[in-house]
Amino acid sequence: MKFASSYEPNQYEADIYAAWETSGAFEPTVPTIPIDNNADGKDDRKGLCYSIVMPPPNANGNLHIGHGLTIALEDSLTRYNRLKGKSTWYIPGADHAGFETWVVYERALEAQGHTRFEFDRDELYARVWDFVAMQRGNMELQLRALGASCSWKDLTFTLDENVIDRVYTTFEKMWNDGLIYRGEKLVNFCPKHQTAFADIEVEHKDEPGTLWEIAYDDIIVSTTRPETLFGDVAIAVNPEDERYRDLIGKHVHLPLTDREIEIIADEHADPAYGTGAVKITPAHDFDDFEVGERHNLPRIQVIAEDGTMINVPEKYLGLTAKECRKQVLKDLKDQGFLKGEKNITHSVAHCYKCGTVLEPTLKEQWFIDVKKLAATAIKHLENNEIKFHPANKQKVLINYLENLKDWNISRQIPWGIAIPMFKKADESATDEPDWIFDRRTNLKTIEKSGVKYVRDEDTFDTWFSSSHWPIVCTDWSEENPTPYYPLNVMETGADILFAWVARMIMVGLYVTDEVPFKEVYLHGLVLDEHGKKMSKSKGNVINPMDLVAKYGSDAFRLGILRGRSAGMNQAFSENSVIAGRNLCNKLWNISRLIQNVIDENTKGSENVLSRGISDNGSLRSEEPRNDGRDEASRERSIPLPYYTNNMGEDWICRELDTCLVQIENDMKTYRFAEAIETLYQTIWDKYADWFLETQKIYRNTPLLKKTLETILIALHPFAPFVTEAIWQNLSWTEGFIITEKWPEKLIYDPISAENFESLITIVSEVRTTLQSLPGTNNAKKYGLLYDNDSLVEDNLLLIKALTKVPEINALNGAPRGLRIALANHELYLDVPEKVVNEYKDALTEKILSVGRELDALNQRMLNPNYVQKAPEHLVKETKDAIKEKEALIDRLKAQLSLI
RNA sequence: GGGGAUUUAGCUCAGCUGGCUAGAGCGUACGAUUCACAUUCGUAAGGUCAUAGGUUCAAGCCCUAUAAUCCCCACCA
Repeated sequence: MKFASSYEPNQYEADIYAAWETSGAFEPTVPTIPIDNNADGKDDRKGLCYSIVMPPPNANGNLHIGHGLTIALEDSLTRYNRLKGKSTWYIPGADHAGFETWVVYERALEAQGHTRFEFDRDELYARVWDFVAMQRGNMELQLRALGASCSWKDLTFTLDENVIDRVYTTFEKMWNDGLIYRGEKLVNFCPKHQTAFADIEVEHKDEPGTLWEIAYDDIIVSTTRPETLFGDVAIAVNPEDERYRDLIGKHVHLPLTDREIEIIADEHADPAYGTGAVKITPAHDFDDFEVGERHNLPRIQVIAEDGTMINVPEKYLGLTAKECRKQVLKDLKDQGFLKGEKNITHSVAHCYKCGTVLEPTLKEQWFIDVKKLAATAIKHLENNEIKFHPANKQKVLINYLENLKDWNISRQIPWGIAIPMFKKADESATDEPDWIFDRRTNLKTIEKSGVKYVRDEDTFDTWFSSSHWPIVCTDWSEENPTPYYPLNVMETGADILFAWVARMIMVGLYVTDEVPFKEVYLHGLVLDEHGKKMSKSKGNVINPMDLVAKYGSDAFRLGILRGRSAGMNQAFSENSVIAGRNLCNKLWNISRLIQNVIDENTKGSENVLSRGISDNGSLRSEEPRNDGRDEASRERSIPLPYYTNNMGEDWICRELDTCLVQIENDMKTYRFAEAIETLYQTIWDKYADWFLETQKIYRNTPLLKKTLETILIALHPFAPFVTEAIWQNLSWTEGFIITEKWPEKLIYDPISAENFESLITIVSEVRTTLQSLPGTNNAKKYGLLYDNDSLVEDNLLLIKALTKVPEINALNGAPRGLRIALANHELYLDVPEKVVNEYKDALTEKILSVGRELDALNQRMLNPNYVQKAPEHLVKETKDAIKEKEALIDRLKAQLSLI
C-alpha cells in the first residue's frame, strides 16, 4: 500500500525536485544555440519554442512573498506550455543588486569599524564579490522549494562575463551613435551613500517645512532653503506679474554678501505662491537649474558632496548645510532681512534605501539621450507589438515614455559594472579626445596613441545592465539570433514597469531591432490579509518559505494564485493556502481510492467488478475507445483505451472536456485564478462528489485510469509536486508527469451525459427535502416511491446510494407521502401522514417562491419588445421555463390539497 | 496639475462579448458519518452589485455625474 491516508508534502517534494532536475526535464528540447536557417532566413523552430526569463532575485538574499507569486506565475506558464508540447526554456537569474547589496555590505564594513574610503575601487569590488559568494545559494534553494522548473545550467548572473560584454557593446554603440553624453547636471545625490540616483529611484514624501521670506533690497523672495542663498545668481518674477514688472532688469543686493544679482522674468515664478518672487540657485535646485539654462546664468555650488559649505563667506565655510541654515537665519534676522516665516507642507526627495534627504548636486555624469530610444519604443508599442496584461498598462507606459527625461547611468558605488570610459590625463595632448571608450576596465590607466587615460571610477546603474536581460539570458547575438528571442512573455511586478520593462523595450529594440517579448504580464503587490502593505515595521510580513514548510509547495502556489488578477494589489492570507492544501489532499485521496479499485480488480476474478453491477441492463459499449493519440509517438503511450458504460461516465467525460477548454482559454489570457477555480470545482465537486460516488457502484477501471490521468495533468502546472507524487505512486503510470502530454479531449455520449444532470437534480432535490423535514437522520428513515419514471427505475442503486434512503419502490397505486418538487418526475418520499402535515408550511413557501419566479418570466413574455428583439433561443428558453414552472406549481398545489 | 485603478456575501475575490434564479474559497448555522479523505460528506442562511441619472426588450457589465479608497508621474521657491 503506497498511499498513506493523507498527503505529506515534506516526504516527497525534495526527492521529486531532484529527480526532475537530474532527468533533464527542465531543459529545452529544441537546441538553444542557433542552427542553419532556411534560405529565407526564418527560423522554423520559433513556433516550437517557449521562453520566459526569471526576474533575477538578489543573489545573496532570501525570497519574499513577491518572489513566491512570481515563481508561481512563471512556473505555471512554463509547465503548462511544456505539457502542451513546447520546448520550454525558463531561464533563472541572480542579481548582483548593485545598490542594495552595496548598502548591506557597507553596513557590515562599518560594523567592523572600517569605511569604504580605506580601500580603492578594485579592492572594494573584490571584497563584495567574496561577500556575495559567501551568502549566495540560499535563494536558489528556495526557488527549488517553490518548484521552479527552470534550466539551472543556464542561470545568468548579472555580473557574468557575457552580460558585461553585451552591456559594453551596447554602450559603445550608443557612444558612437551620440546617444551617450557626459554632462554637468543636477543629480539626486545621497550624502550618506555618496552616490547619485536616477529620477525613478527617488522617493518623494510630503513633509512639513518652513517658507521664509527674505528681503533682497526692494524685493522679498520666498525660500525653504535660506542656506543656499550664497549660490543665488538671480531673482525670478513672472513676466505677467504687475507687482514686479518695473523691477525686471534691476540689480539687487544679495544679503550677507557684497554680491549683486539681477531680477529676471521667467514663467517659473508663480505669482500665487509665496511672495511671487523666487531666488534662483542653479547649482542646488532642479527648477532653478533649468531657469539658469534658459537665461544663461552661472552655477555656484555652495554645498559640497560631503554636505559642507563651500564658496561662501569665511564665517560659514565648512559648516554642514544644516548648521549653516541656522546661522544664516540668525544673521538675516539680526540684520533685518528676514521678513516672514510660514509653515508649509512640501514634498521632499529621499534616498529610497536610507531615507536621507537627497541633495540636488551639480555633478558630471554619464547620461543617455533617451529621445530616440523612447520614440522608437512608443512606435512599436502603438503598433501593438506587445500585449499587456492588464491591458491598460500599455497606455500608461506610452504616457511615461512620452515624458521621459535623459537617463543618468552613473553610480558612485564600487559594486557594479565599471563604466568603460577613460579620461585623458595629459592636458597637453590637445588633439586627442577628452574621453575614450575602452573595454579594459580591469586597468586603472591605459595608453592610447601615446596619451595616458585614467579609468572613470563610476559604475553603471543596474537598470542599464538589466535592461539587456532578455538578450543576455537567451544568448542572442547579431550573428546568431536564437529562436527563443523575443521571449514569449515577460512576467514581473507592476511596480517596475517604468524602471525595468520600459528600459528592456528601449534597449531591446536598440540592440536587436525587435521588441524583447511578445507579451507582458504584470503582477501587483501581495498585501496582508487586511489589504495593508507588508513591512517589517508593521510586523505583518509573511515568509513564503514558512508556508511551504507548513503546508507544502503546491498549497502555497495554489493559495497565492487564488483570487489574484493581473496588475492588482491584493490581499493574501493563510486561509487560501489551507484551501490549496485541502485540494492536494483531496486529490491524493481520490488517487488512493482509484488505486484501491485497480488493485482489487487485478487481484479479483476477471472483470466482475470493473463491469459493475448493471441494473439498467444497458451496457452500450464493449469496445475500448481510443483517444486519438498517435500510438507511435511515445513508448508508454499506447493511449489508455477506455469506454463509457453509463451516464455518470459520459457526464464526467463531458465535464472534463469543458474543464480542459476553460483552462486552455484561461492560460491564453493569463487568468490563473480562474483556471485554478475551474480545476478545484471540477476535481472536487464533480469528479469526487458525483463521479467517484457513482463508481463505487459501477466500476470502470479503464475510465478511472484515464480520467485520473486527465485531472492530474491538468492540475500539474499549478500543483506540480502532489501530481508527480501521485503519478509515481500509481501502479500503471510510467515516466514523469512533468513531461507528459496535455490530455486530448474525451469521447462521450452527450445525451447520456445530459441525462445525468437530471439525475443530479433529482438527488439534490431529495436531499433538500429530507433536510427540511423535522427530526434528524431523515435519510435513513424514509424510502422513496416513484411512478412511471424510467430514469429513476434504471438507476435505483445509484439514487439509493447518493440519497442514502433505505429503499426505493414503485408507487403502485395512488400517490402517497411527500411529493418531491420536480416538474418532470413522479417521486415521493414515503413519509407518514403526520410528517406530511408538518411539511405544509414549507410546501406553501415553496409554491410561493416558484410563483414569484414564474411571474418574473411571464412579465418578460408580456413585453412585446422582448419577444420581438431578443434572440430566438432566449425567448424559447423563457417559454420552456414557464411551462416547467407551471407544471411544478400544479403538482405542488395538488400535493398541498391532499394534505 | 497629469495619468491609472478599485468599490459585488461577515472576510478575500470571480463574474469574459449586456441574456436563465449574481458565483467561489474561507467563515457561520444545522445535520451526517465504520473502511479514499474530519484536511470528510450533505443542507442552509447570508447581496440595495458604492450613490444618482441615462441608454437598452434586457445593465453588476455600456454612458454621464457624484462619493469613498488606493497607486503612479510631475510640481510645490
